[in-house]
Amino acid sequence: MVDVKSDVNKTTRGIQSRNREEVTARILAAAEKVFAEFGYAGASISRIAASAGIPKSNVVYYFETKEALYRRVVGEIFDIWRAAADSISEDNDPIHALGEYIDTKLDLARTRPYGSKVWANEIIQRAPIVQDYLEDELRSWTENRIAVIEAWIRKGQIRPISARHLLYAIWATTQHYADFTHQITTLNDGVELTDAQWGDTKSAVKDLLLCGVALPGRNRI
Amino acid sequence: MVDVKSDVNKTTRGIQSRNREEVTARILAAAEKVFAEFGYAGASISRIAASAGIPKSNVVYYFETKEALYRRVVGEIFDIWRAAADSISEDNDPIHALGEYIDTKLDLARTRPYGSKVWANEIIQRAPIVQDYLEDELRSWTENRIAVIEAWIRKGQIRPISARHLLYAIWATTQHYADFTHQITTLNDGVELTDAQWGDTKSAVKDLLLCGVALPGRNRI
DNA sequence: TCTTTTTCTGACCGATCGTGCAGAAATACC
DNA sequence: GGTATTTCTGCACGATCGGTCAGAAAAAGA
Repeated sequence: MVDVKSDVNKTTRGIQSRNREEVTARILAAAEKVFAEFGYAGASISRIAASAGIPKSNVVYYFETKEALYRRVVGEIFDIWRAAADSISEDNDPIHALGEYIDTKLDLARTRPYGSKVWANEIIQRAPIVQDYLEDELRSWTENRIAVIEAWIRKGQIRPISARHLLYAIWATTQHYADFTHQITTLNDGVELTDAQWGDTKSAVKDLLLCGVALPGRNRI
Repeated sequence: MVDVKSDVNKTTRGIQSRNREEVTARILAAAEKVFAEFGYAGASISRIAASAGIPKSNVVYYFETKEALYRRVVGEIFDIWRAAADSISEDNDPIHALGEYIDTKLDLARTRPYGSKVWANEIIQRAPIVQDYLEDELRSWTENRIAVIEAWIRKGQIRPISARHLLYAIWATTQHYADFTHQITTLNDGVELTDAQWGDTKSAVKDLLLCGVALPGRNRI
């Protein structure tokens, strides 16, 4: 993903390369938003360009095709989500690790809602563009996380729940607060959730989901 | 929604009216599928028509505009979901009622996945077409269900969880199995869930979600 | 300074979109 | 039978789409 030809770079990087990164980042941010709000088919290159404040041809210059730009957007959120699950490791305390994972994913739901929506749209439409991500990376990544949870179960650290469905439930609930933001806002009298309400959300989601995970008799989460 | 001019209908209904209903139903079914798979912008009338096996002009004849057809599709799934929550009533046993609600919504996730996807797409894109549904019907409907759950809490029948976030969690998890079918199938080695796996899903979702609802010391769900 | 490379942009192409419309075909009514 | 109404369909329209391309503008390299 990173530029390769930065061999003789001392301190200066040149006006061109700096501006290239700036423009590229602005296009990616605009594309993430427009793809989320209009779907792949409804997001026209000219609308993305207008949102980024540059001519349509310039977007094509940097990303060649609409599909290539789209893949970059989807890849970004995929990488971010993957990193968010670093806490799910066999050596960590299960309840604490899962709680951290839920917290991080809810933070991402608030800070990067557009990326989540793009992913949701892509999966709903049966991943016509990024099916290789699912088969090459998501599948093995998921199996690894399931193995960790099942190790916790074997060691008697959590209740013997279905690791796979627990993962799905965490994904579903956390991403719901990103993908269905508009519905949640409407049901909140049309105003966005406050900091305090996001705090309540974190507590409520962890309380609901982790109660079924923790061993009976343990302290509340 | 129902035809009004059926005044002198004895037994026969005429070839025209019967065929009108048949064609209308076939268009609606095709539209639900195409809107789900391509999004509102990506779903062209000609594709819907081809999927229904009739000319494009005939679709326009029955539904006037693409937007009107879309509203009919969204309205159908909205009504179905609303009826699925009939069990959430103050007189019913909470755990049993919520379990029934989860079961019914998971059944709908399996039998009507396209409708769920259309709804998800619409909300992700901030309800440009059906915002009035959200404000006029969904809002009051949701408040009523929250009131029932809070009544259960006041009577000491369930733990004092957040009724609103419990509802959101149920929506998120159940609809996840419809909207993200393709991801779940890919993670299931590319084959659709079997009857047994759907049964496991129901048990796992109810186990995870209702454990946080049931009073401590109660029997397992 | 002059050349080369990178960056940027407007004009344009063929395809597809939603929709309007005239008229054919089928059915209903008397 | 004939007339009226409903149902159906091919065609045409303006608009917008993704993408190409020639060439201007800017920066880099010498």
